[in-house]
Amino acid sequence: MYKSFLQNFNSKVRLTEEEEAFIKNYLTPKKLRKKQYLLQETDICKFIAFVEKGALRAYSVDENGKEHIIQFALEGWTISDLYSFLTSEPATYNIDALEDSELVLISKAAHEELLQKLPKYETYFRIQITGAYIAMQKRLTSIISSPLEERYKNLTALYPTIVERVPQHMIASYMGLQPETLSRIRRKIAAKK
Amino acid sequence: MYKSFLQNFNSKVRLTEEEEAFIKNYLTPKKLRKKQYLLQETDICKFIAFVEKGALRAYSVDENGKEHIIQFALEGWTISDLYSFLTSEPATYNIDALEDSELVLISKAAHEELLQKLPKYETYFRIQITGAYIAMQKRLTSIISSPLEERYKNLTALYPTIVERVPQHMIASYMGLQPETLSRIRRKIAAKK
DNA sequence: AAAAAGCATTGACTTTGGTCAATGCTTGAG
DNA sequence: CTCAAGCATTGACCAAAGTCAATGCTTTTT
Repeated sequence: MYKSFLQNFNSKVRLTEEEEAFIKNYLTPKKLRKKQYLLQETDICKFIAFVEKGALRAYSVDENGKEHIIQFALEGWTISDLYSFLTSEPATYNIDALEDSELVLISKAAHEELLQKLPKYETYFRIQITGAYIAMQKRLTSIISSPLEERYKNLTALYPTIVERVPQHMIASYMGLQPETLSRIRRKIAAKK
Repeated sequence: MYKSFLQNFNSKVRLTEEEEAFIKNYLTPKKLRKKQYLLQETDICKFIAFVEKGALRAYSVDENGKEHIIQFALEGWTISDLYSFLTSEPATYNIDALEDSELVLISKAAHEELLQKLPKYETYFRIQITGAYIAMQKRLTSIISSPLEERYKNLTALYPTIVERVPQHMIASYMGLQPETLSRIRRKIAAKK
């Protein structure tokens, strides 16, 4: 239990056995069926979720009812509505499972206590969020500066697993496109080979 | 000296006088003239810069020589090429001054020593980067899910100072648009009032 | 096994943003 | 003070992405 989470933690900040045992007290396992919600808009986000197994997405819904995916999380990734989590304001994102999934949840209380009591947890969190920041900055840069074709190639190069496992119309949504447009871009790329 | 930086720090993590004095040893002041570079692509980014006064931008340049602004930093904000800073790989962004500016630099060595020696620094950094992450996520969400008009209104509502102080074609670049397009959007908004 | 739902693709057409060129205004350097 | 450069705006035209509708697969559900 928590194997993948602890492995991820140790790869960033080395823990002793006692520390591992200590942390386990603050973790909660959770299983989700495909299509099940982990978080719904207007709920208050009470956890950070680490994906042990499976796949999730975070998305917002606009006035026209259209979904816009802002993040995927596969094995080894973390997902949450951080703003809601930290401020206790209602969430602006929905999070649900794209496949049957196994998660490790860190509740808000657990998060705060761990920050207090285990400096290594703060270090782990800092490293995680810094990595997430850099990854998102790259995504943003690619959006404002690369042509669509590049962006799609980039995405498949960087996250081949996501492109394989996730339906194409969700990839389109993640890129801010209509499914038809992505389909046409793929055709164009295929034609060039 | 360092007044605004220390004030910002204290607002997030309260420091004693001794701690303040201690931190000052790790800081370097720097003045930049308008248009001067703080960092050029292919350099290795050796610092995090806190803006005491003035305005800067970070941008990338594409194959066609076009600039794409990925961040502005006014008073109280922090700017850097974090990826380059943390990995010592060549920077992918340029950073220069939009106005005469006064900065506080934290070198890589200083950053690492402060993380080691002063737990409050790690806390400060964690809070900063978390805030930056959330802000960027909002920007990203707005890009993939809102129509242009909304995005511009949002930007002026959220960062009126930036829109006032920065030339319009740079705002366009920040939004991933041509200057002409932004001009037309502004006209459209103005017409509705 | 049959029916239904979800998905990717394609075509025709519309809308939106980009490109190119010109104008007039403001700012800054010499 | 003058001239050049930078900037915002507009118009005419072009290219790219969105919309709507239809088709044929595949996957789920019953």
